[in-house]
Amino acid sequence: MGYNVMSVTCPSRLVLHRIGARWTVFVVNALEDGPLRFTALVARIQGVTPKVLTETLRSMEEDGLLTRVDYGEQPPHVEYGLTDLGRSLLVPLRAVREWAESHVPEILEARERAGADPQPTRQRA
Amino acid sequence: MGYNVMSVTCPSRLVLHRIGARWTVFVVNALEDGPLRFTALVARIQGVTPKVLTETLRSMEEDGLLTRVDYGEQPPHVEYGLTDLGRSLLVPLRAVREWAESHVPEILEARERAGADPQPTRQRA
DNA sequence: GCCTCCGGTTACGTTGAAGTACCTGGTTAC
DNA sequence: GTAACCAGGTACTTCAACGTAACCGGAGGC
Repeated sequence: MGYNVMSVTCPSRLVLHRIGARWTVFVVNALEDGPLRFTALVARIQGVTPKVLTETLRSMEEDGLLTRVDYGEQPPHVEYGLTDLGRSLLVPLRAVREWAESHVPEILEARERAGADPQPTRQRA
Repeated sequence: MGYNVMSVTCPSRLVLHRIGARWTVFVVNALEDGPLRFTALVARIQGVTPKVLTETLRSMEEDGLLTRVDYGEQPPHVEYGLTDLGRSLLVPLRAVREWAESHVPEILEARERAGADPQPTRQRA
């Protein structure tokens, strides 16, 4: 009890804002099968730039969603893996990902229908 | 099969982008118990401005997530309600909301720990 | 006469997240 | 000697999303 995202002042807003950040969903889903190195993440999450990925990873580390393990080797070897907290977040975020992947046709159809109407036919009761 | 959010060109990216938009989570969750009027939405989702809410609602309508029913009365009477598609999205998005609300303490603690370290103690293996 | 109600719209300003392009350091392999 | 590897860092720019403030129209009530 006590936390409610509908309230402006509720700290859950901060949390929601972070997990709603552009690349969080991707990182969490990319790490579902275990830790990955930086380059592996860049390769897996197509379209993410090193800069943005670094920022995302730092934020998530700060929030305790993942751990950064530096093996101190040369060339560098660093692995990112989900914490227990991060793994618990994987559950809802995987569902979101799956929803997105499985409802593409419906959305695209709806968009086309809407776009086809110059004067959108909205419902009148 | 075929849709994969990790691919840059995959249309599921568009979908994910839309449902990841700032206020979509709020709107979907606000409408879980049935249709609401515009002002009711503004009141329920604290902090959202009319302008942004309108934009969000229009986008969601375009994507077939909700319906806008205008009763053509004076003063205006308009109701927004989830479609079947929107209701199916409610499932993962409610989970996200609940995750946010139930993990506030962990996140805040983690953030404090991270912020407390001027020189962040990252793991070294 | 004017205020309230509802569901917005419009013009404008701000900002923060994201993208682009280029750079670094130490080690091994050619 | 130089090229690749890995994990980034820096400087700069851009842009869409978000916020602010004011305004609208028509019906009904005081």
